[in-house]
Amino acid sequence: MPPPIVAVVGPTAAGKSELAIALALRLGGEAVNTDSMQLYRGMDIGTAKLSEEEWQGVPHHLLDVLEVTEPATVAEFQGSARGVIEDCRSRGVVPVLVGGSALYVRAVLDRFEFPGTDPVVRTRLEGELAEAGAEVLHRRLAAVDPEAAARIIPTNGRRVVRALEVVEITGRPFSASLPEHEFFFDHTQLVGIDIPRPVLDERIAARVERMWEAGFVEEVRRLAAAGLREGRTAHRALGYRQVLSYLDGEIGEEQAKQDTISATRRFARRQDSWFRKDPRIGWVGWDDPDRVERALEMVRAGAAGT
RNA sequence: GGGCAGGUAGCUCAGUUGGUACGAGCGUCCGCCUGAAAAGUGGAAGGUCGGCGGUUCGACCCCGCCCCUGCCCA
Repeated sequence: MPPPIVAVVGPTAAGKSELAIALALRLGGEAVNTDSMQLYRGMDIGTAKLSEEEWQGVPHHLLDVLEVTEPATVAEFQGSARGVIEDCRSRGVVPVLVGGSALYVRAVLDRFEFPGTDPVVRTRLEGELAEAGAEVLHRRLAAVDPEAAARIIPTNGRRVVRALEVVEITGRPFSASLPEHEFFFDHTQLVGIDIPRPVLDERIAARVERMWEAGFVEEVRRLAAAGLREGRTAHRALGYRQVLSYLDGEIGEEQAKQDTISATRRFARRQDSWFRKDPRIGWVGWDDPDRVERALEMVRAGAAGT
């Protein structure tokens, strides 16, 4: 039987990284990042990336693999993460995925298939979106793929564009809904950190304060010089976007900090509602003194069961 | 003690020269989500319109008194 796969999920600032390290130490595992922004080299303070000392000897994968000027994409991530997982298992090591990018986690662990993409088609459609507006494109989608159109709200330009792109390059309809909750690999266990929102809100505010004290603004300034603004994805990261706007003189520094806190809270709620829907997740209390043991139990039971 | 401004959704504020609050943004809650996902997007619930009394067929909008907040004068 291959080693189990463990994935620690939950909203940001709930304590995922620490729990993952503890689990990896107990299981003889290695950490696999599933956070879309920790993929970026240099984005350390704002993404609350663990330092190597904090790894406690646990090897980490998929950190610092992109430059801020490069786009991150789920489909590519799916491929590299699955590669890392298979490599770990072939060495008898337990991969412990850790990160709050829900779509990334699902893309890796579930039967998720991405149709292709075509930069030329995409660029053209985005241009049309900017000019004609989402409703016009949605009407066009309704003509070529009524089912997808019915599932996509006409005002969501982003989704309409992707649907049109897929139909155009594959000649097949776009499945505009998420797949079933079915694991791609055997012996997978999802561990979620359960934390009340008021507690989470406080932790987020405290963490953002700490980021500022740790020199977050300087980090963003440095990355800006390295081309952060040019990238497609990295500059939209929580905090980075707000600090860039401060550096550009659009808002004050205190405002940037407050905006970062509220944006992070909103994000945490979205993450939470996303994970809550997944019935396979086993939850452990954020402050449960036995959370590591409980998680280990789930892993053992899960590994034996499936 | 006197004057001025203001007290409308959890917060910041619109609003009707009297006819059932048309509110907005933020927040909260719920939902969607397949190559930007720390992104994008839909919806819902919240208001005795500071209190009491009066005028009126009818007041959040008019009158009186009171309470609270801010500024000014003494």
